[in-house]
Amino acid sequence: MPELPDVEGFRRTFQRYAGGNLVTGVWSDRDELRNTNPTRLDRELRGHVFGAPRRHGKWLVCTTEGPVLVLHFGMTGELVWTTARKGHRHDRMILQFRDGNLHLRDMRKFGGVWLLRDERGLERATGPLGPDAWRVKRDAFLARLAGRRGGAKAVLMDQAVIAGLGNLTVDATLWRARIHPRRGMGTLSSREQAVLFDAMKAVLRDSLPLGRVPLRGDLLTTLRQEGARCPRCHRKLQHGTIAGRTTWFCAHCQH
DNA sequence: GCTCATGTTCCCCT
DNA sequence: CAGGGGAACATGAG
Repeated sequence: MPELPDVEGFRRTFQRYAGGNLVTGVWSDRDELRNTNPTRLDRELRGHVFGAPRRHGKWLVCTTEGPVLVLHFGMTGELVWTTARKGHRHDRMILQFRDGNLHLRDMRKFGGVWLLRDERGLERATGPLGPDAWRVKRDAFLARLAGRRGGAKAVLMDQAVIAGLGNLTVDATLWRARIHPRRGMGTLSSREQAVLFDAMKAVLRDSLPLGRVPLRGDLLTTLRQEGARCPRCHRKLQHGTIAGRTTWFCAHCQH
């Protein structure tokens, strides 16, 4: 589930329930913790108050007046607020507050939790990240693409180029921009690059209010199935592995 | 039993 | 060094 729009939804959830809230305890299993352990996590966060979390790409940076909690949601992660004291089978971490609990659930455990002393070590957790796909301005976006020789899909999926796009948002973006996923990024005209930027922003703009990726009538979820047709030309959509991921596209519309 | 899944990292090859 | 391909990670769903 988690691409930029999903993580933006998690940011809102975190802000709403944990922002300004005092941590009374932390439960966690060992699996999701990348640079700490359950005992330390509880000891370091208990008694601290979360501020407003920040999202960069698919990463959520949760500051307190002290330590910083960094979350990544992998393929199946999500944040769920409950007031019941009951855990879930896939809970990997539970932040406990006086008025409820914020659960990090992640069935496949590809996500991760880091605890930092401050924000200076952030890049050690996230690795190199390009500018956030939603906030990046046109000029900066074009500058990031300059000199890239890879395929359009591979370049857009690279978090070090632009942070936040995933398999579904990239397919939707390329479909809107009418650019073939295997097209060399270096072969795009400046007009095509501008169209690509607009398409990316449009996909994100449409997905962000939902706080999740699935978007009807686009190449996100509903159309990713055998026999699906292009909403523009009504020919059958093609699919295959491109840049290592299952990719859906319209061979007629996208060049 | 089989295949596939919205992410990232690592290794090997060109 | 840049880029592509594949495997691995863990746990389901169909």
